[in-house]
Amino acid sequence: MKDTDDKLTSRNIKPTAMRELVLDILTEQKMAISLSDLEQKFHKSDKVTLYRTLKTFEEKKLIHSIDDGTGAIKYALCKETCQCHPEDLHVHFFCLKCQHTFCLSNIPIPSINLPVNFSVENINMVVKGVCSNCND
Amino acid sequence: MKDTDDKLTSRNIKPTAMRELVLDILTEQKMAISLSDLEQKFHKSDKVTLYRTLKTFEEKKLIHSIDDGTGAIKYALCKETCQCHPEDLHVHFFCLKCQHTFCLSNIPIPSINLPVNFSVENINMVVKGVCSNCND
DNA sequence: AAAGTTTATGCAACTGAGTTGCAAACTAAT
DNA sequence: ATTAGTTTGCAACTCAGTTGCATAAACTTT
Ligand SMILES: [Mn+2]
Ligand SMILES: [Mn+2]
Ligand SMILES: [Zn+2]
Ligand SMILES: [Zn+2]
Repeated sequence: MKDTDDKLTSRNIKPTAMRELVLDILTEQKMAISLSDLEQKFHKSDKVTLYRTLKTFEEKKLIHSIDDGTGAIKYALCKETCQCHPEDLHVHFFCLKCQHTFCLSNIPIPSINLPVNFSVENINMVVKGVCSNCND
Repeated sequence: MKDTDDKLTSRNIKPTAMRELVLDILTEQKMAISLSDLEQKFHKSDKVTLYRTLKTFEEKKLIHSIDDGTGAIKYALCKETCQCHPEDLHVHFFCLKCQHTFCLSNIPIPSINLPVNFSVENINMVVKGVCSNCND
């Protein structure tokens, strides 16, 4: 668990057993998962502990959250270098067939021209459609 | 209420008293409002009736819904000509100061290049920042 | 090592948005 | 007026997210 520990400590998160476990699960995922998805990956677990673990991870920018419109926030690992700044933002994709949410990590969010006197802090862009896996 | 009635019937919605009232409230709004916002504009009202009214309006494309990430879906009137097709989609703005959600009706959602074999049905783009009103 | 302090975990209980079922009220057509 | 279809109101429920509090575990200081 040396690697996992390092990832945690480098983000100023104390590496507890619980947190290592959660980080390992998140690392395995090819798609973003919700709190209840995460909960179901344990035989016995406490939702609140997992909830707070995710909150801590997000706060320390180890993961980022995605509101894909399904009603449950999804979470995915950030890149090593990610500081969750506007330049780290990318498009997310929700597949209407398999219901999975993906990070399109290499598709940056296009910049837009806002009306005068509007300032931007953050942008959420979720594309819904059918993923390559589900398109035959 | 002739005008209100016409708007309803032109979208194939039977003009009941309740629906006229809701449409009038929605028409007055400069920003998108949630179900509970709407509920609070009545002295006495039934949340479920308002809920179903909004659902009907949305289904008939009289209004569209916006998931701004606050946890409550917001609703705003569609343009007369709107068919809620991709070409009708526009950017939405959530002000972190006044907590209001606006339609940026004349800012279309920029098109993006998805990975191969991904197809698009819908795009949700919400910009968060400070609106002109709150920027002095 | 023991005592004290901080931090993490587990359990219970709650909030708030959204939703369903069903019966009463209403509307439109015969 | 009778009927059939639609809308409304009330109760009750689901489910994600959240808070409070007590215990457990991890560090700090002596
Ligand atoms: Mn992502
Ligand atoms: Mn809009
Ligand atoms: Zn898919
Ligand atoms: Zn504002």
